[in-house]
Amino acid sequence: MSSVPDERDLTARATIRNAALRLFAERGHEAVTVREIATAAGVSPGLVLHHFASKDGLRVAVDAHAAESLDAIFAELGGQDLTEMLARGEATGSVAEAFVQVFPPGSPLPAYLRRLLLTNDPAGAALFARWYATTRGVLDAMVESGIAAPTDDPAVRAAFLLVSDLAVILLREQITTAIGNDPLTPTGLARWTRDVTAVYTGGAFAAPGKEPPS
Amino acid sequence: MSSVPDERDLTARATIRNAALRLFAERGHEAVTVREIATAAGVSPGLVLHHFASKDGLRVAVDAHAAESLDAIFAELGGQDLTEMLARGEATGSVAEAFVQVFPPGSPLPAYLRRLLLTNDPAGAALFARWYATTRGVLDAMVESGIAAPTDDPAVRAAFLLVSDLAVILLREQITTAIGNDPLTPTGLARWTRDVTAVYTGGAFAAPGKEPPS
DNA sequence: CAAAATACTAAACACTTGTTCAATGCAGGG
DNA sequence: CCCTGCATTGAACAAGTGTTTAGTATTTTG
Repeated sequence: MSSVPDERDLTARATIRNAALRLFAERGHEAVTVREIATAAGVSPGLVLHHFASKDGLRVAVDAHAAESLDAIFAELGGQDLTEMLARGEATGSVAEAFVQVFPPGSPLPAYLRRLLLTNDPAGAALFARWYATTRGVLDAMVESGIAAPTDDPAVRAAFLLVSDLAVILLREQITTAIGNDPLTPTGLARWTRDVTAVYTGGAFAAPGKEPPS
Repeated sequence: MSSVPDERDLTARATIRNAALRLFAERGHEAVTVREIATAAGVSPGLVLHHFASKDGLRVAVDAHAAESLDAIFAELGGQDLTEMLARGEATGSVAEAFVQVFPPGSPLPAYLRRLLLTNDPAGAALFARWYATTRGVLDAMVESGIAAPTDDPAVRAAFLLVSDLAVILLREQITTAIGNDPLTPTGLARWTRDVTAVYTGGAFAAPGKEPPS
């Protein structure tokens, strides 16, 4: 069914899908026309429909392809060597960090992830559900290993940590103009992680009637 | 014949603007047609253009109106009685909390804020810039009052706290299905704030070689 | 009250949209 | 070789888009 015989680059089908991914990420599904996608891919509009049956079929294919690529990121965080990494204190567990390591600077995937999560279509919901499950698993393991503090509401804690992490990708442009560094570059991410880690390990505010952490 | 049940009787211009706000928030600017807006507002398509000159003019008007309403939320957090509130420990400073207090449950403004921030149009950028400035001001004051811990990168800390707060609104639906409570309801927010406050005051992870906070 | 201005509508217009279709080029296999 | 099956195109189509226009109510105003 997945008709392409080779998985290598640059069949017309893949070219169209990549062009659509980039354009969808930049401007949203509705704002991009089939003719624009065809021009960007260097083919005729008819060929787009020939390969994907409809514009919505193309969207579904792009969604699936993007979700696959994005899941590759997260698989690393919830991988089987997790326990070992936890023991050595190497488990950083940040989606943004994985993003910077895996994807080239100009990748359209951060922006597409934004669209996937914004438009509440099933692909984005499924993606989030998988990532949330992974986050909960990692946190449970961390608590058991003594690296993370226990909480009586692990669902909220996992959601909070995941969501705060995703916010870096969702609000990437705004963060960039606010702090002067793109948090999805090695430099920007290092600066970001530094202060965020401080909050996550020691807090940022004083509990009522107490001193704030140094 | 106003099809929208409303608290106050409105001029047609306001009715159209509100209908557009709701539809834009739900489905995005590009996916909504002038005819749909007109039908939702109970007027003819021509009248929409008569009042707002073009669909994009309507979008600008809706953006301005939404930004004004949304700023009202944030003004409360950065108000002039901030110092006084800080002294009494009443400054909670969460955008989500302000949202729940100010807007009715079915308000389209959270969803519209999402669109404002994620489609990087100038209105959303300006909104974020204003909110970021307020956040930095509040944090500076908190540090000076001894409520917040000092940091050598206040720009990142302010951005992180603001962005993590906004994430609750941006990923509201996903959070709701993940934890089983809508964080923009009083019940859900209370549950959310409880654990998040724990992280912000004591951290969640162990510093290298140390014990995690209890 | 008459006149001017505005609120509003119905119909049409020009254009773009996604999609279809017949025709062409081109591979490989019998 | 012809033939069958794809990939690919250019032109066309029906539907839907934002917008315009001409005309009618309705309100405001001098």
